[in-house]
Amino acid sequence: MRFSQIFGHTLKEAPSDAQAVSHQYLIRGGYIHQVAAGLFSYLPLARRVLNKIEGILHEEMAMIGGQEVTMPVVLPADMWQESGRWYQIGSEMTRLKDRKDHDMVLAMTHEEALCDLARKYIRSHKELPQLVYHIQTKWRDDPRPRAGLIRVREFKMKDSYSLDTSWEGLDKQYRAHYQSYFNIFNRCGLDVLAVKSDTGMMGGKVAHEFMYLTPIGEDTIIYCDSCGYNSNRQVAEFMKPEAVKEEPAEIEKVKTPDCKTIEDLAKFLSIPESKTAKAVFMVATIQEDNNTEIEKFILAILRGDMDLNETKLSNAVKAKELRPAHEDEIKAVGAVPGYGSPVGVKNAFVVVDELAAESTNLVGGANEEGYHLLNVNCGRDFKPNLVTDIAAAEAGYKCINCGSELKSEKAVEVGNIFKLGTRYSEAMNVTYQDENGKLLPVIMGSYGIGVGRLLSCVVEQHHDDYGIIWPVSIAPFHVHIVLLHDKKGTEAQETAEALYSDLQAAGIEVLIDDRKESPGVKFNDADLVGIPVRLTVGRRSLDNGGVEFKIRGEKDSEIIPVDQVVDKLQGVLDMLKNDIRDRIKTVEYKD
RNA sequence: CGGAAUGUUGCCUAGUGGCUAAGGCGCCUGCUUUGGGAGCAGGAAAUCGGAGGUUCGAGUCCUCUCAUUCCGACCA
Repeated sequence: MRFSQIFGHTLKEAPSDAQAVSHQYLIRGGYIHQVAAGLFSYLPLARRVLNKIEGILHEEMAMIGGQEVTMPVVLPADMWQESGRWYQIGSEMTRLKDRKDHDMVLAMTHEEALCDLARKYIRSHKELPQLVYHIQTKWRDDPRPRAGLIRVREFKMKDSYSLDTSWEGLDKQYRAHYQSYFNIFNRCGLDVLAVKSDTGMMGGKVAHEFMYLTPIGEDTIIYCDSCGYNSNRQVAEFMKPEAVKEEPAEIEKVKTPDCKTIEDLAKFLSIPESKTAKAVFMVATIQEDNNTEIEKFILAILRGDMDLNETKLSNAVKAKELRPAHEDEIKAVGAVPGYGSPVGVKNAFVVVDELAAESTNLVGGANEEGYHLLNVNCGRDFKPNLVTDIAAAEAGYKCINCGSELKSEKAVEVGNIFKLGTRYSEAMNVTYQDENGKLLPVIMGSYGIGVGRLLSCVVEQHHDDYGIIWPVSIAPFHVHIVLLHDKKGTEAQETAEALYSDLQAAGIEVLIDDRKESPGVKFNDADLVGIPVRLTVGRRSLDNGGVEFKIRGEKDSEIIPVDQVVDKLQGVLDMLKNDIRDRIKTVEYKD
């Protein structure tokens, strides 16, 4: 490819909207163009990178027995109604009508489409197990796209779906993906961590997320250095401190003016926050069996020094949605914001964190402006509807496994794997006949990787102050020839052009900067675009005996005689490819 | 959906209510130059996001609206 002919061009300055490094470099390098919030066009350079990534995805999927299919982006609504997600998912899913006034949806993911396919083609246990996948466009009308390609509305996803007759079979395919995903990310040069995660809108039982650690990430992971425990904060467990158990004392109302927060209250009464009870008012939307929805007022109680984990609470009460309660809703159950507790409250579903339930003589709200109650005891002074773990893990808490101090880190989710089980197959009647002729639901798994997000995370991990440094495995080109025109002769140009043909003939992907630009412009663009090897051909290099050979990201360069360039390049590219290959390791599966 | 910020040419920015909206980068033409974002000369490119309003006069003030970004809610 000739630089002079590439569709798109580099920019000296990034648009002021671009904040994330990957966003800036991808725009400045002429890789992507933003069309609207969360919508991007991919220009030829980016397309080449995507092709490389997709190539790796195809190879790794083939390795675990995946068969490629393609399912539509626009899907009839009825299959989403069958699975129930038509009703569960809100405005994130775009619904439309076709010319015949049929409800249609833009696919956010393809469980339903796959189930519909499977129930028409899978008949017998002899046809299982199966693994199918595609790399297909998803549309999710995300309320908050951000950071370039990190969080977008339209994106390509590699999604695979496993179909099995047994849970053991599912486990096998799940573990195969677990390893395969590490291989994929490693081959792309991205360091990831697999963490346990919530199953979210996918439903199902077990899930892992593959996380790239970066401060620009939106997820928080909690991990333990000493035993290796790690988890998305949404589901992270931790060892709770021993509850303080005293003889329950008489309940007593005390005046506590202007103590609307736990912090103020603890200060005012000169007690530790752990001696208080925190009340959090939420409203859960709960779907009943007959597809009707009800709103349930939830009163969550935690020990004062802990925070509520909304995902845990949401799962505990099986909520479809969970939101903070409005002030009038709080008052309607007889509680007072800032001075709330379950004591004397009616028509609230009280969920108490284990630790708060075990603790004695806590200070809780009196449900009266300016008053709290001393010596509140769960069970005696109020009856919990549910006692479970609803506390959010924090760095500094103790590891559930080994008791060491937990740490936390921000991360971007680049992939996920779900054990769906029969969540969809039962709803959509995806069955097979077993050896006895009995109809049984297929046991499913689903596995996703966001391709563009992966690309941008690689840029986040591999760049310097001048631009991108592509891992050779996904670089748009292997070699970038920088031709420096020489007024006094044509040798540089002839040499560069000859190299360009020779390298192409040798099967090396080469970009030649044949533009009539000054050396500075070309060097800066080469750094920005980030191709692994740069060959500079100019008067000076020729006088020194050849062409300048430089690996992107390394300081030093060397002069290589022209007739040795192809050999040298092949050696270096092999070396770079081996570095990538060396990253691939068998990982230990962690449940 | 809440909070905040910003919209001036392809990109970055300047622009006290007052003359024909200014500069840099980039782009086009010509000359010159070629090892780290060169120089000279000429040129094209803006209905100042949009709609109303205040005013003798609005890029500038007011109202509404749209868009984008950031923080939250949300999110596989």
